Amino acid sequence: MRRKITLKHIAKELDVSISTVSKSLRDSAEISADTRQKVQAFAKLYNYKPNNIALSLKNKKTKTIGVIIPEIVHHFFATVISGVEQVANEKGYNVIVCLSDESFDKEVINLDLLGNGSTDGFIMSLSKETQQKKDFHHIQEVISQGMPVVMFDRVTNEVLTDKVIIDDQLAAYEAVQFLIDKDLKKIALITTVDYVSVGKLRTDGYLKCLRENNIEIDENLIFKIEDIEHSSDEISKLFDSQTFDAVVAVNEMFAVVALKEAHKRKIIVPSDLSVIAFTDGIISKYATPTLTTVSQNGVAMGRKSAEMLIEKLEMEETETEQYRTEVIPSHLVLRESTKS
Amino acid sequence: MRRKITLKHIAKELDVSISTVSKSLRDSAEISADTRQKVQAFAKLYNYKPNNIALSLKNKKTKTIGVIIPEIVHHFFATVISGVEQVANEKGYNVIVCLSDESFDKEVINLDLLGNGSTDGFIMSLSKETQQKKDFHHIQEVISQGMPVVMFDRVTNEVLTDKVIIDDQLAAYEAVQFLIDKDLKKIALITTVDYVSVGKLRTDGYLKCLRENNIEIDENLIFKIEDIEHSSDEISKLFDSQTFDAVVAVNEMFAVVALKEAHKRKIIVPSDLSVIAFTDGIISKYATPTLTTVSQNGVAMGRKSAEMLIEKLEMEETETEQYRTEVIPSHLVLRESTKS
DNA sequence: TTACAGACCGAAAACGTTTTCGTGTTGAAA
DNA sequence: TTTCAACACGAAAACGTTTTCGGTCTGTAA
Repeated sequence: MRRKITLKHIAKELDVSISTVSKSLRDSAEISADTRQKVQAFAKLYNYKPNNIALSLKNKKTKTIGVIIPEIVHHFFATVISGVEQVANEKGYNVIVCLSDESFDKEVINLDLLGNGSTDGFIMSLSKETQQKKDFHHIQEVISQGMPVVMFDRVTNEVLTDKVIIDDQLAAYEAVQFLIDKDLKKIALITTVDYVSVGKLRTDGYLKCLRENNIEIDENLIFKIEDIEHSSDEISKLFDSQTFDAVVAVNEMFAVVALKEAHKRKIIVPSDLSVIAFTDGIISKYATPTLTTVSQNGVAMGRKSAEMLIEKLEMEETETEQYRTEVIPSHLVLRESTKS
Repeated sequence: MRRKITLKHIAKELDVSISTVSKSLRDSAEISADTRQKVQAFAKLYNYKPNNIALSLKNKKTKTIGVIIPEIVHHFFATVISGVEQVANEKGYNVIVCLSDESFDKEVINLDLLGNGSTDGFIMSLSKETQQKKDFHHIQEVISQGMPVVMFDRVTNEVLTDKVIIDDQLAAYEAVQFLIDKDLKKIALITTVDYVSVGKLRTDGYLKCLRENNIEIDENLIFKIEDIEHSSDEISKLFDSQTFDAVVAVNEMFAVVALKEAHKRKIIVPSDLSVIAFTDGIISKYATPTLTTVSQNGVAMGRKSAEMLIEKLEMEETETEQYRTEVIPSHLVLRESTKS
C-alpha cells in the first residue's frame, strides 16, 4: 500500500531541503533549472499532490462551502444543490452538504460543526422548526465571526445577509390572474400552515390578486394542510364541501392529490377544473394530465447563491458590507391541467 | 466582528502557556483545579471551539466522507445521500458531495481533489461514461493509497472493494414471475442500453424468468432506449408495432410514459395492460394509476454503505483486508397498475 | 540539611505546507 | 587582492492543535 507522499519524503529522497522541493514544484526562479527539473520529475513519478488540509491550515481557507438544507429527498432542494455544485466546481470549491431534517437543533449542530474551520461560508434554507421558533442566533453567530452566509428560498428578515428568493407573492398573483383571465372566478387555494414562509407568501399573493380583481374572498376555499401524509383525506373533504372551477396548490404533491380526487369524481381536468401547482418538478411533468406549474428554478437559485457566496469569499475584507437580495424570475409553465 | 478565538489567544490573555490551556480544556489532572476552572470559564465566555482543520492535520483524520454520484436530481441518489447522511451524522462524520454528471473526467477530478486529505474515504456509484470506458484506474489509485471505498448500485467486478447493491437480476425475475402468475404471457421490457450495469442485470433477470417458465423470448418485445428525452416517441413506436399484456420498465420514467401512451390509446391499466416499474420513487406514487414497482431502497443502501465505510475507517489498520458485497433486499410494492 | 516525591506548568515536536530571510559560494568588476 | 552582486539553497516561522518530556517549585521524610 503506497502511502501518500509528502514534501518531506521527496526532500529526504533527493537530499535537498523541504523548501527547495516546495519552491521547485512551484517553479520558483530561486532554484536552479537543474534541481527544479529533478524534483518535478520525482514528484510526477510518485504522483505527489499537496495535502489539502495542510494548505487549508496555512491559507486559512478551505475552498469548501457548506450547504444546509431541510432535506434532500425533495426535488427542489436537489436542484438547488445541483446548481450550487455547478458553480462551486467551476471556481474550485467543494460542497459539503448537511441536512437539518427540518429540525432547529440539527441546524444549530451543523452550523456549529462546520463553523469551526471546515467551511469558508454557508448557503442555507431554514428548517420549518427554525421558522416556527424564529430563533436565528446560531446564524447571527457564524455571521458575526466573519463567515459569509447566503440564505435562499426559506429566508427571514431578521437576519441581515445575502439572500436569493423567488418572488413567491408575485408568482402566486400571476398564477391566479392567469386563471381569472380565463374567466374562472371560484379559485380554491391549497396551501400550508402559515409559519412556512413561502406558503404564507403564496397565500398573500392569492389574496391580493382576488382583491384587486374585486372577487370576494371565500375563506372556505382556502385550505391549509399541515401534514402531507394525510393530504388525501383533507383534500377529499375540500371537494365534498365546496365547489370551485380552479385550484392553486402551493406544491406539486397537493396538486396531484387534487388531480386524483377530481379524476375519482369524474371531474374532467382542465374542462371542468383547472389546476396550477407551484414548484415545477418531476411530478408535474409525469402527472396525468401534466400539470401547469409556477416554475421554481432551483438550479438558478443554487447557482446564484453560490456565485454570491464565492464573490463575498474572494473579495477584499475591507470592502463595505453590503447585503443584496436577488430575486430569481419565475414563470408559468403551461401544460395540460389548464385550458389553453 | 469577533474573530475566531484560538488556544494562543486564551494563553496570552490568561498569561499561561498554550499547553496549559489545551490540557485544562481537556480536564487533564496535570493542571491544578484552579487553573483549569479559570481557563474553562474563559473559553466558555468567548465560545472557544477547536479548529477542525488543525485537528484534522494533527490526527490525520478528517471525519469526513466523500460521496460521488452521477447526479443528484434523481430521486434514488437523493435517498441514498439521505441514508448516508443519517449514519454519518450519528457517528460524527460530515458528508461532502460531488457530482460526476455521468462524466468520467469529472469522476477522476473529484476523486483526485478529495483524495488529498479532504476525506477519509469514499462512497460512490459509477458514472455512465466510466461504465462504458471500463476504466477504473482512478478508483484503484485511491484504494491503493489506503483510502477505503464503498461502491453502491452501479458497481463493477473489476475493482476489489466493499459494495452495496440490490440483486437487480433477482428483482427483475420476481417482477416478471409475478406477472406470469397472473397469467400474462406477452411481457414487454423497456430497458436501457447494455452498458448501464443495472439495466443489463434487469434485462438478464427478465430473460431468465421467461426461459424458466418456458415462454419464448420475443426480441421485438425488448426495447432498449438510450435517451430519456425521446423516450416518448420511442415507446409510442413500441405500442404501434407490438401487442402485449404487460410491461416491465427499468425505471419510473419509462413506465409513466408507457402509462400515458396506453391512456392515449384507450388501453386500460391494469385490466388491459399491467405495468411494473423499477425504482420506487415519487413518480410512482403520484402517477395515474399509481405504479406497482420494485422497491429500490436508497436510504437503506446509503445507510449500509456508510456503515461499511465507517467500520473500515475505525477498525485497526492491521486487520485483514476482507471485502464484502451486501445485498439490500427489494420487493414488489403493489399499487394500481397491476391486477390484484 | 539533604533528598525526593509529587504537583504544576512550559518548551518543543509533530502534522504538511508556503514564504521570508539568511547564508555560503561563485564570478566579475574595481 | 578586495568587494560585491548574483545565484542556489536551507533554516525557521507560521497556521492551530495535542502530547511528550522536562523543569521548577513546595513540602515532607530521612
